[in-house]
Amino acid sequence: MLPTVLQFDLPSVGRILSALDGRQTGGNPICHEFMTELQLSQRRKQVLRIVIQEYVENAQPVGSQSIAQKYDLGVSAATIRNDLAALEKAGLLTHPHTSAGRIPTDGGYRYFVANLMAHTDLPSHERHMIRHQFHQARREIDQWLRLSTAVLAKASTGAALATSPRSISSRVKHLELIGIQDTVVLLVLVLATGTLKQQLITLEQPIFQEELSRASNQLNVEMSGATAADLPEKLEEFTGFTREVGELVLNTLLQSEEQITDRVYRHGLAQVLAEPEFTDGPQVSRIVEVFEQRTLLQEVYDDVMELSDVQVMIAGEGRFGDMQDISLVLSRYGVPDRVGGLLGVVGPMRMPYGRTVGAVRYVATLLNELMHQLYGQSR
Amino acid sequence: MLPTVLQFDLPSVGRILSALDGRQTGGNPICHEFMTELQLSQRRKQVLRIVIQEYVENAQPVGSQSIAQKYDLGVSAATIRNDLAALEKAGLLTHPHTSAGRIPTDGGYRYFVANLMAHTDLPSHERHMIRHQFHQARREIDQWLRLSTAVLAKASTGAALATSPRSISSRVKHLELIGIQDTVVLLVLVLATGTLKQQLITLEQPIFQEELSRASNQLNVEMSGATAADLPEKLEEFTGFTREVGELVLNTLLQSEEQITDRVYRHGLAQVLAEPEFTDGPQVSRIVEVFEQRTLLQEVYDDVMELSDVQVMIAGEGRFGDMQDISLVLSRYGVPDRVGGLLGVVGPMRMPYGRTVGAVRYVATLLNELMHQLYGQSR
DNA sequence: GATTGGCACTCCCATCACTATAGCGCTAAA
DNA sequence: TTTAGCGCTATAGTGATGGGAGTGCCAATC
Repeated sequence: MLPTVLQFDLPSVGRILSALDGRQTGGNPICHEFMTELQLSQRRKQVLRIVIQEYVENAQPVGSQSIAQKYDLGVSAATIRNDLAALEKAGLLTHPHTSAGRIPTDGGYRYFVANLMAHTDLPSHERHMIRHQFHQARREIDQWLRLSTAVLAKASTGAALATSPRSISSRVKHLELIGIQDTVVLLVLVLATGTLKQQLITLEQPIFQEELSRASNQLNVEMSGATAADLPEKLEEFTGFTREVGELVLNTLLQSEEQITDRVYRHGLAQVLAEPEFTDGPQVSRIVEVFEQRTLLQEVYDDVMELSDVQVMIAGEGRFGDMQDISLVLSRYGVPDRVGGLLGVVGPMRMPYGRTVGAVRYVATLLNELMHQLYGQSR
Repeated sequence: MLPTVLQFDLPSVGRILSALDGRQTGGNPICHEFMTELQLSQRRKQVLRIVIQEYVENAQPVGSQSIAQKYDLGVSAATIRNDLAALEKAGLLTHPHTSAGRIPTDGGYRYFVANLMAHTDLPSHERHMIRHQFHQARREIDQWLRLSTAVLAKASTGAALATSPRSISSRVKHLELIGIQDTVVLLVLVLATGTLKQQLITLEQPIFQEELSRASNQLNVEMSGATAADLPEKLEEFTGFTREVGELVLNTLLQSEEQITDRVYRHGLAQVLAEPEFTDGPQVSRIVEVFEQRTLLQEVYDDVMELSDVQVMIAGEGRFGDMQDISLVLSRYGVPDRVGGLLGVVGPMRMPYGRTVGAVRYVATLLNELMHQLYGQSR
């Protein structure tokens, strides 16, 4: 397996590290290189790993003595002190004040995720339980995504979110015009992927249902199977009301390809707010805003969708003020070139990355399977 | 105008006070009686009003001196001290410790909302702006509700939520069966109200589109206009696949009448968490849970839907531990006997009730209008 | 050259004592 | 019923103090 090295310079979030393509290699441990070829002795890596592990667990700076006591590294506390100093010099650790223990920097976490992180799959009984839940949910994407966020929130310490799937190059499958009121018509558009779009149309004058049916039949014959690219040409044939509807369909198609128009599923904000880093006000509003806003998702969407791996995004120092101390673990899901969405976890930088990555990857894989059954090959 | 007196004893929330039907009386001040006929002198009412007003504004206990200084009541601080003591005896105020100023109790807020609250409409330019935004949004309920929560959050200090409308006694308008994969069929159900329901069906064997069309035509002829009550009888006629689909339709109808199956729109959690009462951890998780959970909405749903007024629900003492210090201002919206949903604000007990009630009422009225245009009379 | 023990130094944090402040409750007089 | 005055009380803020955890550095050791 080739190690993948990825580095983005988004304006919004510090850097993106690929956290490996798990699906191809089965259950192998994650193995990556850090962006800068940082040479660390085996023991120093070990020390870094321990610091992160301890800090993630206890949220408290960890000192040389406690490491020496708790872990048998075969060296004394003084040696570890030297190592810590070296790791600090390398930019992987800091300490909040002179006489405090060390805590990881964002760079430290990145190095950890890229090179040190143990590959943690969810325990098999949990996996089975989750799978079972998914198969029990009726075959509705809405249900699946709700379940996904619930499962992710439970399996991680963060808050989970997911976007409803977006079609890539949508094809019209079927459309229907239904009169609701005298001058109000509902346009129902079914895409080849099974996605439904609806749009209300207000008319100047009443139209009878027969006329609506005629228009929709006509449009169905012409437009079935068409993509947004095909439509403008086909629209030439129509006039009047039929033409208007056709243009509406085109707009809807274009829009559904451009934006995350639909829902964002969210779950588990409460639990992430219980983490000790979110005890003071400003920090809280920061993460809540990240969680509530659609803009962030919009911004990282394309980058995440490009890669089939789980992506770990750790907020850098200056970059994006609001993102301080917040990390994202995201993945795409769906069927390549047909439908896709994004799901993952928002949490504090001090996050059990191994577990979280494992959980996100598993849920994404599961969704991939399920959606493949629906959208695997078109009919 | 008759004053309305309402009192519930929900297991979940303390009490519900109707905050008057504003639509019938135009811009009149709210005027109510408290549940227990508490006789208070005019000045004491005034003092209570001042305490609440000041406390809502500054989140700090207010003492006799500051009242005497800031407001010219024509009496000295000592007199006000006596009044405060009397109001405390009546259970409307407390003080956190011996030598602190007074803060309202939940009972105090209730009395205030029922008897003292000035009726605050939104300023007319805001109303116009909001109305404009609603008319600009394309005629989609999804958009409207999103906008509603955004507007409510902005106009209040709380977090806004809204449920998507639920049909009351749904009628089938139209149904469509669309093959997605060989063995996967999408059932699209349009209700008379224009609500869309979708459901995926997995088959044992492939079915051709012609057969699907035949089945859906057959079902459309029979079931168009039918309610959940009518269906069982009509289903008798069908067999096999057609029958199965029919039963699915029935289930969907029943379900849509029973539960808040659809979305809950939320907006503005960040701003309510910025309020000073939510600085400590447990408080934060309490309100976030109330906000995220569907159960609370489920519980109060029927009570709110019964009345066309805006409802103010102030958490009582023991009742529901989780609700401590949290208030709800809710209203139904929709077209009576056809479609309806719930919208409102979740916030701290220390809330500008006047403004919030005004905002909720205005948005509800606006939604009523808009939805009336769609669902006013059936076709 | 890496490792170790020792030691001085630094900074945090909990504690305590002290003061100022804002407000209350009570009482007696107007 | 209202008012003024007085003593009481709890909190918030301030400064001083000591313990503790951890570092950094140095000289000695393997």
